[in-house]
Amino acid sequence: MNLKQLSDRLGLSQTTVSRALNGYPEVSQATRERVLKAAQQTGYKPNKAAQRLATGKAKSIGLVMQSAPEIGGDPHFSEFLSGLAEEAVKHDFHFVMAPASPDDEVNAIKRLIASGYVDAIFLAHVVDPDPRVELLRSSSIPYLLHGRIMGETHDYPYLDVDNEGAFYTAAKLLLQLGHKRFALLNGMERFTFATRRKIGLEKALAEAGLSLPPELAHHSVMGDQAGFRAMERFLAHPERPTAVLCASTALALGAVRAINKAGLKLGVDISLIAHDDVLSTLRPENFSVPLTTTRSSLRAAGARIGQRLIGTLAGASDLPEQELWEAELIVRASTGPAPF
Amino acid sequence: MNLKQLSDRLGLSQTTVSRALNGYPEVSQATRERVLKAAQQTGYKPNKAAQRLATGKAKSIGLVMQSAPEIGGDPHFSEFLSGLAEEAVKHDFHFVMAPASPDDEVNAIKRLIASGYVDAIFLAHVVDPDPRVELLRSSSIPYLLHGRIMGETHDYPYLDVDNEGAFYTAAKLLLQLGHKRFALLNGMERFTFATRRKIGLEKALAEAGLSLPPELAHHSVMGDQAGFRAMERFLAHPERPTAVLCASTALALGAVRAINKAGLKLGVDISLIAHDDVLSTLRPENFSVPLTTTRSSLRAAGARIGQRLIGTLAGASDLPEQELWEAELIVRASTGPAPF
DNA sequence: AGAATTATCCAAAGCGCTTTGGGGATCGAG
DNA sequence: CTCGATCCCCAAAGCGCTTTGGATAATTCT
Repeated sequence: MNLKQLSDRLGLSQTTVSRALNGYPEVSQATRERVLKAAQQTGYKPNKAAQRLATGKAKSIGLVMQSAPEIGGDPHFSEFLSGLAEEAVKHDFHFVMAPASPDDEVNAIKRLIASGYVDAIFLAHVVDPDPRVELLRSSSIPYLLHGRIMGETHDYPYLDVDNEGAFYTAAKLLLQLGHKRFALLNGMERFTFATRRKIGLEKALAEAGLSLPPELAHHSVMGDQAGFRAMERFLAHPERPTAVLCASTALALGAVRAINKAGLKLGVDISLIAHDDVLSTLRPENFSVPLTTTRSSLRAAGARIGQRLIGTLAGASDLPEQELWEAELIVRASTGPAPF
Repeated sequence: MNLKQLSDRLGLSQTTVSRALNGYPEVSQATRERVLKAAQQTGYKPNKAAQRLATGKAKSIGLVMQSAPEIGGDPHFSEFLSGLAEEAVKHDFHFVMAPASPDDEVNAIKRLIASGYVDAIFLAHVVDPDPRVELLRSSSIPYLLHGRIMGETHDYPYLDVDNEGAFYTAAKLLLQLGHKRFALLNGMERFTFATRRKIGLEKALAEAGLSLPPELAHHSVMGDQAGFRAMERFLAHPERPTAVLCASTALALGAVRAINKAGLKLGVDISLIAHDDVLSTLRPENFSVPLTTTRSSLRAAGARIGQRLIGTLAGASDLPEQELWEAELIVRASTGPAPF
């Protein structure tokens, strides 16, 4: 069933039917109701491709999804997506996800923009320098980053968590508790969120006249297996760290297991603070020793990004261009005074 | 840059340029190269909405994603998606995800079909009865289910894991080890995969003259928190179970924590077999006591579904309509002889 | 009552692409 | 030299929708 068939059946022109459906005023109340009813009965749904072609709008936001055999599913990603979806469903938006191999992302974005399928683009996993940001900046499609490239000034719209501040604060707490030997269990080094967290830690350490030995800084995907292995290595270090900062509760999961396995007591022999993205399936308060965390909901970030993107497309002008969210430090049992 | 501009610039007609670009034979080698080069230089990418409108093909597969404030991110979902993406990227396909509140899914699918944005539809989280399946069956768009509705005969294309068989086999193993008191930590009851797993367990129990007390069967979302709480309740049961089947490693995570907290030894005091979807961030072999599992890769299922869907659209006829994958029973340390 | 609005509706153009149905050269064959 | 093939290429229609620019009939104003 298309517009033509529907209008034929009603004995009206396509113009009128289209207007009735889209709430334009140039149509009488009576016909409008008749049209609406017929659309309902016949189950008419407009063809979005045609709509998009005619209006230039698609009610959809695009994102490219990295795909490679070695890249598995990421719970952080789906958590974020659920937030984005929450907002999208309210406004009848949808997403188009273009999978791309990591070395072809720029092209994937280009295709996405040119495709005419999307009104706006969302970008995550920011690196530095990031050619994707350059591309977006020079094209005319609305976009929004989750994260920032490095540096102080930013001439692009973003929503980011103050990762540096979060880890700075966390490290400060640990320093106050008397810790001197730190380790870092971080996400992939190329991502700026990881870099910033490292900087936050190093800054706090430097202020205390300390530093982070390279062999006690680990970078990897944020899964429990990586956390386990890295922590085992940390524990075998001649100067075993007593305080560790951890970029994700997923990493912490493995790390805690390694700590237990070594017969150490979390919060006593060794303190740990993890960043908590509030993954719905992995809550830090449920660990056998509840985890002290820096918290910032990924889902909320997704929802907010959806809100801003959709708002911008609708012409809202009261939306901030750039937002930096502070993470919340929540002290639980995994942190305690430094041993001896 | 659109086709018209490109062809003007080349002094050719849109027809010729289009044909050159799409590899039709009615164009000389020389012009073809000239066109290709110009397209390259100008960065011309065809407008997909227009292409879709003209051809009826979109190189995209659609899926609806349940969205509600109380639904968080699901690592199973993103694991599956990564498999789907792996296949999609090979063929330059993309997805469109339509978020929908749980009570509006049928409509969301209708819109998706009518939208003209997608060539095929993928459906997961099958329930019984499932109105979405009815809808798909009666519409003419290609589709594929991950899972099945209940019953023996199925007149729709699907890929499913033999959930009943998996839990039957798992229960058999436990029975052989002498266990008599079972518990079940399952996914949401409305999903058929959960129902089937329960049936598998009950069948094995019945064959041994045993049964599953209702209070020892727990249904919920598959996260660690739910696993922890349910297991705590199980352990408080007057007839504490010695064997538990668990629908996910995420649930097992919480369950194991409850077991440890109670001072029980996994694989000695209590045995546990979990279904392993091979979540990349949560491997059963890395648990402090490695988990015995029934394994079936969600990612592989995603890839296979992508393969079949894309293959079908390309006209391949050598693809099976229905596939049932056996899960692999992998014995590790979380299972042992029944105590006393 | 005649003019000026106002309320409804329609025909047709256009979004960017593919595809049908030719049409003019070029070339070897008769 | 002419005729049918063979190559290349083009004009125009059509995909399903929105939107511009009227047209017609019904109201209101003076």
